[in-house]
Amino acid sequence: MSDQKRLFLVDAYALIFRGYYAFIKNPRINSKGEDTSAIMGFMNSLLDVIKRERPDHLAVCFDKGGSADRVEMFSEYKANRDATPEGIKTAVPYILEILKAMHIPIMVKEGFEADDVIGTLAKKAEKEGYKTYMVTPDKDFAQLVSENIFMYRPVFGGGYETWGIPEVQKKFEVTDPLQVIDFLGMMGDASDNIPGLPGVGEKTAKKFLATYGSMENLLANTHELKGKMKEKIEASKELGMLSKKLATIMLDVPVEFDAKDFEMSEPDIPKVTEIFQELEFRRLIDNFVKTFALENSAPSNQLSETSKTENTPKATPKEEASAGAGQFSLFGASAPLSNQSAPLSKQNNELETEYTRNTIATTSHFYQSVASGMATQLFIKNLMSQSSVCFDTETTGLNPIEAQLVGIAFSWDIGKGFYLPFPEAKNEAQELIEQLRPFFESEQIEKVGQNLKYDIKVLRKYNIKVKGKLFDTMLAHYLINPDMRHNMDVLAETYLNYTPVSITELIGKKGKNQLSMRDVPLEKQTEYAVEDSDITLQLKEHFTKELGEANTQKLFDDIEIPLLRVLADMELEGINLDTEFLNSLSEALNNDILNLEKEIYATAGEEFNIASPKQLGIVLFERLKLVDKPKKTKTGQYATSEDILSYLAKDHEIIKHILEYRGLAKLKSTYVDALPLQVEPETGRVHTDYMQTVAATGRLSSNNPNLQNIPIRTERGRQVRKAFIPRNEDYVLLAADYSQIELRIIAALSEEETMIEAFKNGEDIHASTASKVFNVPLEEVTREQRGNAKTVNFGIIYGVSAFGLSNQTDLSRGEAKELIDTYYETYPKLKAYMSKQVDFARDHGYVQTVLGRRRYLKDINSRNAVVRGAAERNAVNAPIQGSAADIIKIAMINIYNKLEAGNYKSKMLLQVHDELVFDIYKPELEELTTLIKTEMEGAFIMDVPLDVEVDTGVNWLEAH
DNA sequence: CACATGTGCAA
DNA sequence: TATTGCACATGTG
Repeated sequence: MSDQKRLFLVDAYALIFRGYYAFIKNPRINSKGEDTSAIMGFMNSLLDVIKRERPDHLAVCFDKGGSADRVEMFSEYKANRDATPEGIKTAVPYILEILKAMHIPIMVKEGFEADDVIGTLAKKAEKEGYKTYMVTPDKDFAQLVSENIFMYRPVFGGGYETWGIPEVQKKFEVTDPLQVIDFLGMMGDASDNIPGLPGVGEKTAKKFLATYGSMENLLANTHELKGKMKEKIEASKELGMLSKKLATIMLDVPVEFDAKDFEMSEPDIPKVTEIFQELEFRRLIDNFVKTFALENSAPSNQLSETSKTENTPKATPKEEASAGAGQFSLFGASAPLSNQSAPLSKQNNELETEYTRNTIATTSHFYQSVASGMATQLFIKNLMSQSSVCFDTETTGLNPIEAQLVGIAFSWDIGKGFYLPFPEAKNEAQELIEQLRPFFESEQIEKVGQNLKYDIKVLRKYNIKVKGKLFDTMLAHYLINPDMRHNMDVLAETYLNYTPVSITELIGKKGKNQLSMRDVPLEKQTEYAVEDSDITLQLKEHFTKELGEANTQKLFDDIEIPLLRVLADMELEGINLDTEFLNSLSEALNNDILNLEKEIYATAGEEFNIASPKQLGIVLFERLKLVDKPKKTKTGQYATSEDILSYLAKDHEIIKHILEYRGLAKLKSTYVDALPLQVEPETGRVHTDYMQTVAATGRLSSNNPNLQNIPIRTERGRQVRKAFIPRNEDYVLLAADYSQIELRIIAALSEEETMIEAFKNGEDIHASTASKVFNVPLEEVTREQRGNAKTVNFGIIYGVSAFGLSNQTDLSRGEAKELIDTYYETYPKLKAYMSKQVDFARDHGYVQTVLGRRRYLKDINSRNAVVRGAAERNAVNAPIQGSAADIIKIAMINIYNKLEAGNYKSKMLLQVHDELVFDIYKPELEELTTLIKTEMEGAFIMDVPLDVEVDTGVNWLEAH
């Protein structure tokens, strides 16, 4: 370790952007509605650097006014950047204020980028004998690295890595860091809009550097290149040199390095605390105070000469939670053991002496494997004495139907937990799980978990039914904020400020050499599995409070948790698929596709890939020149979507063929050929996976395969439905659909009598609407009028504009506007209701469904009209779509319970938003038809009756 | 092999 | 410049 003086130069905007985007899926919004993600992200990084390195010289560098020189060289420099996000613009003044209060020097130079300022300062400091660390994730800085200049890069997931000369050499495959400039010049940089050489990406650039060493040398030797590459690069020599210049960090910015300007001094702690308080950064205050309170006791220099990646979690809640708990006692003093019959101390001793070798205990937590028959019995005894236990199954894969148990982690006391490994032999595993049956089937013990549907499905395969109260942290968070993501890693980072061991770290990336959990050493399994259940338990404490605050406890207890069991059963049940039928369908489609292909190639005069939008666009609009001014997509390609091609279809036979080709190819690849591959060998059926926490409105979604988008609108497409068949000839499929549920909901919620009356009278609502808005008697409504009325009826639910409506119909903009205006005159309360929703959202920041399911709309007061408009449409749509989702969920739970209680053989199989599909045992048909219709229609009572259409058939198509 | 893009299926 | 989703083929590096 040298005592050379050290200077840290922080690239402010790079860290601010990085911080902002790190939170992009779960932005930090404080109670005033401000997005503080960027400030939080930046401050976390800065404090981290200070805490780790205790720098005595440090400055934070900002851009100002961009790089005048580069824009002069290349007018499009950074021109394709999106506007700086609102959340970043508002963050900068705060950050400046905080830095001032922290007494941290700030560097800016008008007309220069932070890169250039940092580069210049680093070189000057080097001359004065300083070691400089450039704190930035931006790889462009690698060009500046020297013996005394390093990059100090934040790593995703926490920690930093230092790049010196050896790291840069390795990373970029260069001998001299200066060659990084050539590298960037060759491959270009999309974010800075540096063009680079055409066709040259990372791989090619590295190859060129290895052979030619520099841009200049490459351009001087292009005769050695071959083919397309040669042509393209020879034509772009100027572009290459320009790109290199743009990528070069300038070292002649008019700034001076005077060491005393960069000295850090004691921060104004009260002032900083005050700002953090205003921003509602509670955890950051602790972190900040700790960082500076420890200043004097911390070692002064932590950087080693060689680079290393550290991944040490920051202060974790575990440390706090388990402080004082006995490190090597099996059960913490606080564990509720009152039901324990045997003396506690005796048990501890037995377990401790025999099994400490499988104990993973650090200063902060205590995780243990339970690895013998004796230990297991004692362990289970304790398990049974708990009132609430978190568990997490580890299995050989993600598919619960074929997955085998590798182990189960349990925890009931924060900071501690136990891991029960499972033997590989099936009968032995079954023996072990039998010992746990009393626990899982106990009605008294609450079970806590993250995504319990998975664990329940796995255990069901071992013939274990999980009973008792459930708490699923994923579902809890879904209700707390449905727009966010809910996987455990994100939740741990957001709520516990802790990054758990990632599964990838344990078993590798999926694909090539991914390990099975079974191959992971027991110690690692234990640490990973118990950490997850420990974290889940901690999250439960957080969410229990928040559920109460958000008033969604009832929704959680009465809807989402019961539904979880229903879905687990439906998924395990699966549905029978007639694969032979699909195979014959596939052959027929293939025939037609080949014929269309021939015709299209003949008309086009060449063969090309019709399924490639890129190639198709070029054939249609460059070769055949079908249109004067073809529309382009946002990336500059020709748009060839259905709505655009349809306009051209009447004039060009080839377009008709292309549209038909597209339709058939889609059908074949997405459904007819894909579905048979999804049949589980084990059951011979198709098992979709319902996602309960994906759709922001409260709907379910369906996965692997998606059974919620099986075609129905076209004759050819709807054939696919014939492949969904009953279990056997003793069964029929029954489909039960809510008729117009969303319109009924909006009618009821808005109290729009005209529409309510129409529903009460059992009218055809679209015809009824047409009759009113076009002012004709009901029986004289034309097909076209009804069609337009139907489009508006649906559009209203989504917040359609005149523009949107005219796009969807044959109406002009003017006609569309008139239709919408008349519509609102016909149904005035509908409009009032919509405005009321928007106002509510503005006042409260959220909207809610009939059951109180919330959706937060942070953009509802945005100054950006486009963004705000989208939020306003959500304010109208979310309560409607969400209430419909609530209602069918109630129906599902009630029907499931009745089917269970009545011991029916019939099963609920699928949910498609407003439809339920059942496999009905024929003798039960009559009884269940009534039961299903009654339960669905009675799931939620409003001023508008719900109407359910029930039909049966030998396949799904016939059941409609 | 991973990712972005364009397209299109459902309610 | 209409809501919520999922998945396919292509193209790229």
